[in-house]
Amino acid sequence: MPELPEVETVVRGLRDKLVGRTITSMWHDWENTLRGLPPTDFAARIAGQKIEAMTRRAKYIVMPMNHDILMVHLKMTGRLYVADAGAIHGADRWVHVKFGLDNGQELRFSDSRKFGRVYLTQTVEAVTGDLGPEPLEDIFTEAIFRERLAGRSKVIKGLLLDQTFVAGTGNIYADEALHRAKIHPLRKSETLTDAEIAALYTSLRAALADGVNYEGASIQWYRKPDGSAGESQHHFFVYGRDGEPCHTCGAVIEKIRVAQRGTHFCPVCQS
DNA sequence: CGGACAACCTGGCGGC
DNA sequence: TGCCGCCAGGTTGTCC
Repeated sequence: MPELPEVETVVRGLRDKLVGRTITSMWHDWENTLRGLPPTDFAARIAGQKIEAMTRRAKYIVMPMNHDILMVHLKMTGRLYVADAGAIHGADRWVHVKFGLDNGQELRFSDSRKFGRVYLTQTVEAVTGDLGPEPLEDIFTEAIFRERLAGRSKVIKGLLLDQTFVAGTGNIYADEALHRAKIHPLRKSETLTDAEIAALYTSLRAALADGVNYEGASIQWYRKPDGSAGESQHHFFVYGRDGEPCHTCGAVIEKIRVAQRGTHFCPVCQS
């Protein structure tokens, strides 16, 4: 599910509900979801800690507390939301971790596929490892993008998915960015012209920024923290539109396999 | 450095 | 309706 726009939407939706709250208890039923400490120690250590901020780094949700940092990666099907203790939520069937809060509410982590992770850590970097720049931040300029591209020789879609190259882009927005830039997903990065690099820089940021403004894409599992759907999927140019006409030229959108991922593109616009 | 692939897991969908 | 194979938005580790 979630790429940068979806994770950002979750963070924005939960910030007011969580910042200032103190975690009072923890429950879990799937050990592998928890990282950083053995479950018993995790629960003992987090109890009493106050959430001081709610931010995002790449696709990680980051919650600095007064002693440690609580981090969450939603992977494919993770969902994070706050509910009144005892209240029923549509995603409860797959809840694997719950945190009790000091106002009687609960922070719940639901994840049908169990790929998601909840971390207790001292530093963000200990969890994320090396990550590339945040594509929507001002510091990520076209010059930086060009610089990071230099010397790389890789299928461009694969490079966009590489979190150490640029952080936060996933399969959906990689396809959307390449379409906007009119670049074929199988192009080798070293063959891109100066103009194409400029177009890709602008297109990547625009695709992600639009995704944030539309509050994420609800294709399968992703929902906003309040349970409602995002709108981004209604504005895709190519993702999931194989067999349908290109909005730009009318040609039929194709789907192929690139970097082991389903990849959608217009064979005419992106030749 | 780059590419391919398995692994981690379960649910939903199309086809028969 | 039931069963089967296939697909899925992510990341990590291994092998060539």
